[in-house]
Amino acid sequence: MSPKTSATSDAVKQLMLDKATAKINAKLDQQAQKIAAKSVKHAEALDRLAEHLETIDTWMRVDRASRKPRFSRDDIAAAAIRIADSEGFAAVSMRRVAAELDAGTMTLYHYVRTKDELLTLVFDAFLGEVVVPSTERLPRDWRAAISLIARRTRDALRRHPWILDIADDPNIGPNAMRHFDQCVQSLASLEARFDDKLDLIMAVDEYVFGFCLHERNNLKDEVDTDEMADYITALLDEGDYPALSAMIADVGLEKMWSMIHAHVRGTGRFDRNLARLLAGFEASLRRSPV
Amino acid sequence: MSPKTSATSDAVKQLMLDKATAKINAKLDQQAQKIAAKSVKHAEALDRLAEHLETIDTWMRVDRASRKPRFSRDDIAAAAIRIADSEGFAAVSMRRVAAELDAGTMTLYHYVRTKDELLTLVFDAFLGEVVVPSTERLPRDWRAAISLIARRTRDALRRHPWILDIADDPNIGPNAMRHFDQCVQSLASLEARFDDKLDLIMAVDEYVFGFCLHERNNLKDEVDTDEMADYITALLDEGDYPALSAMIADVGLEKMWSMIHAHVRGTGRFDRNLARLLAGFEASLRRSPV
DNA sequence: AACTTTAGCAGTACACTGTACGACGTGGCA
DNA sequence: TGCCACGTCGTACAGTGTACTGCTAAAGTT
Repeated sequence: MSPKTSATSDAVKQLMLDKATAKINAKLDQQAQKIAAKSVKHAEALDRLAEHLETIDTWMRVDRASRKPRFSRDDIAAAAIRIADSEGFAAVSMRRVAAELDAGTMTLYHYVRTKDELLTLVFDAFLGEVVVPSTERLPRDWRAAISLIARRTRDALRRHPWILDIADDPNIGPNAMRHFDQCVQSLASLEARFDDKLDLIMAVDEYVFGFCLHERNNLKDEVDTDEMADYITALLDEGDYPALSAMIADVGLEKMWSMIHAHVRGTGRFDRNLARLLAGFEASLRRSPV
Repeated sequence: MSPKTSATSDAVKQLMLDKATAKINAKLDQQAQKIAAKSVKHAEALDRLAEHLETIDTWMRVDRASRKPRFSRDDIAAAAIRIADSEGFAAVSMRRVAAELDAGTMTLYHYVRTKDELLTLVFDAFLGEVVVPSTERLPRDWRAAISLIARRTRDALRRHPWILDIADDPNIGPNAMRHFDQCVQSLASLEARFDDKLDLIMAVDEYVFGFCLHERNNLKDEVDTDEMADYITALLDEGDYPALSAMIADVGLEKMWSMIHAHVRGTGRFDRNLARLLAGFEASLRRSPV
């Protein structure tokens, strides 16, 4: 699944965790003093600080050497992915995941603080599928390279469309990092300021996610063309749709509808528009050199 | 909220509904015969057909004139939006919405078949905020016009970020239609095939949604820069991040981190990258004329 | 080899969700 | 005036995330 998540050496993890813990503790003490002096309102700030610890703790938590755990966090993420793929995202409940692993429900909570944290792990595992494996080499040409990554992202999202339901993932996991790193690598052959490269990387990622979101929502069920045509006619009869009404008067509803239908489902759209986006960047960057 | 939703004349609605119902019924009868002859498996197909009726029924359902309902579907959508804005999307439960309207929970189910249908209404109401009001005129220049619409979409998504949690909206509501119509209007001054205009419209929409999704996720909480820097250092120490490691060796972690940080939060990014996308289209369309 | 400790595991319970079912009462038409 | 359809809503049920609380078995200590 995620190539190196568990390979992160425990020593480094522990070091990091200790360091962070110490730092947070210091701040907590500071805050605690103020709170003792002043009062209630600061409690929230204290919580926020604690949350910061959680953020890094999600990735840095170390398996204190003792009784051997039955599972790894990756196992759990993998189980969740398996369930989501085969039974839909709604089926991913703590109970269901636990059952998949032949464990008690509450056992999961020894590996994961909340369901959200589990989903964060799932998201990083997902990004593990996006990352170009080390057996494959990134193309030299930046357009080819970034297109390859974009296509991999799209394909992974098509395999696991429910990923788009995990909306909250501000966490930077190891695979997110690796993905970002590969994007930067991709642009090695592009002469541009780092700022502009960031623009490019983020715009491409955003386009891909938007595309897949749209695709997922519109390919859901094959709505019957007849009903739809009738329905749209009815809507248009209300007036107030000048452009579409004009167009239908011109080419006819059927033709227009089938054009749109074919277009949404067409296969070339992704690459075509991605190429246009990249061309736009190229032109813009040529105009403002390094 | 949605400028014309409720203005749709009941007569037309009823007509449409009757027509569709008759058509579906005919098909249902056909299917029923086959099922009588053959057997079970077709039941699913029957259900699917029934669903098609639901799809258009969501918008076409007519208020059979009788006792006056206390609410309109728009009222309910508005209540849901109010709650989501002030208490977060998770707070939008049927019970909470009903309470907001001083009604019993189950009362809602006389206006709406399921919670999903309610969310479909909410989404269309949202699109009502995106639609350019008739008091405002669309710019003549297609780039200005489509940019205006894109910016309105982004602003609406910033006002209601939780909209991105409503992932399933294959339904074409009145305001979705109006939005699409305005997009087509926007491109009046662009000489291109309809196919290409569709490419442009969809790509822009997808970019905007991707942008807002990304923005929402990354602006969530102000992660403490110190911890983050430490954490990233730890990750990078694991090796395997060639591009980033090299960059840090070059400019230093702090500098890089602050660049990225500033960049993600920078205000110009949206317009800058949108302009690049549009430029890419313009160049591509100039090359392949009408 | 016996003992202590404690981390991994899990059962129960609680507050919450969406919604199926059925009862109630009232407004509008005959 | 009577009727009854339709808007309203209370109850109930299966499901959710997770806090709390024990139990068990394995690792470490003597």
